[in-house]
Amino acid sequence: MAKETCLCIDLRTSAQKLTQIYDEAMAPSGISVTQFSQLHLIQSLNGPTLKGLSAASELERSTLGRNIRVLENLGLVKMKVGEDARTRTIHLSRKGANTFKRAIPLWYSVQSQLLNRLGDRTQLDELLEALTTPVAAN
Amino acid sequence: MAKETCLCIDLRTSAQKLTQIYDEAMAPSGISVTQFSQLHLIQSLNGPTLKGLSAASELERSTLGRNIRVLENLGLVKMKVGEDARTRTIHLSRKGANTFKRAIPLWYSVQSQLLNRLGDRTQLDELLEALTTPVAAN
DNA sequence: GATATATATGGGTATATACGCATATATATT
DNA sequence: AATATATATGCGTATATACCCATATATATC
Repeated sequence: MAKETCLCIDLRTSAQKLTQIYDEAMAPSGISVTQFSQLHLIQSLNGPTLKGLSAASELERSTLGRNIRVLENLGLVKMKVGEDARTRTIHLSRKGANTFKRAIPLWYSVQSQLLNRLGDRTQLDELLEALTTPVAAN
Repeated sequence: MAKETCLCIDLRTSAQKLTQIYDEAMAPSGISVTQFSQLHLIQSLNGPTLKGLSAASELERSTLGRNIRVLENLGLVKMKVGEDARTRTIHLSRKGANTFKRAIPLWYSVQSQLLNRLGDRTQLDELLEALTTPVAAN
């Protein structure tokens, strides 16, 4: 009996469960996996603009703006006016950098356990790639 | 070079993209894939309570309550007081049943295309299962 | 039968997400 | 230089999500 459930709903449910798993593992750091990822990107991109960060994270601009405001209120990031005065560049605060550093081993631990289970993540990557290429209109 | 990105973020991003793909495909029906799924469950479970529906959909009660209210405002579902007067049972309206019926072929079309790409969905199911089994605390 | 406890739901609050409009600032055109 | 156009962001609105507390109703206990 092949499953006939909705691929999309199944993937959404899996993503939610996986998020909970990461969030629980990372709870001692005080940040969620999505916040961890955002801090990581901000650090890697070295003071990106909202637009740059939203492109890198594949999140919509306004969504990201609100996410960043939460991080700002937590004192984890700071916004500066960019050279182009329309832009705001985003930077980790001291506290943000420390929090990120403390979170790394927690993230690494849960990620490693899951990678072990997968054996090879290439398969998963390929399947997700296949699923997320737009379909022809019909 | 193996990928070292966060499995969780990757899965979340894929789920968002896949949701967009389904939503676009189903747009002519006027409902989203998550609404489609909810209507389907309501019909299958034959007038479930909020609690029953939330368990079946693996969504939190209050979340589901608010989702249902949207469907109610769209005139797609109706709530009745259950035998147990604490409960509310959820039912498709005429309009909801019609909308659901019209959405089925749209859903089927996009789902089929994606299943074809996967060839066999068993692999994906197994990988998602592996990813969503809780990890040992550490 | 009265009281204690358990359960189902609703509402407050908060984050995450997206769309569309308004505004501020740059850049291009004349 | 003045005006038109393009771009980056902010805000209003809305849905999706979850947590916690309040309330209503059942069930259990005495």
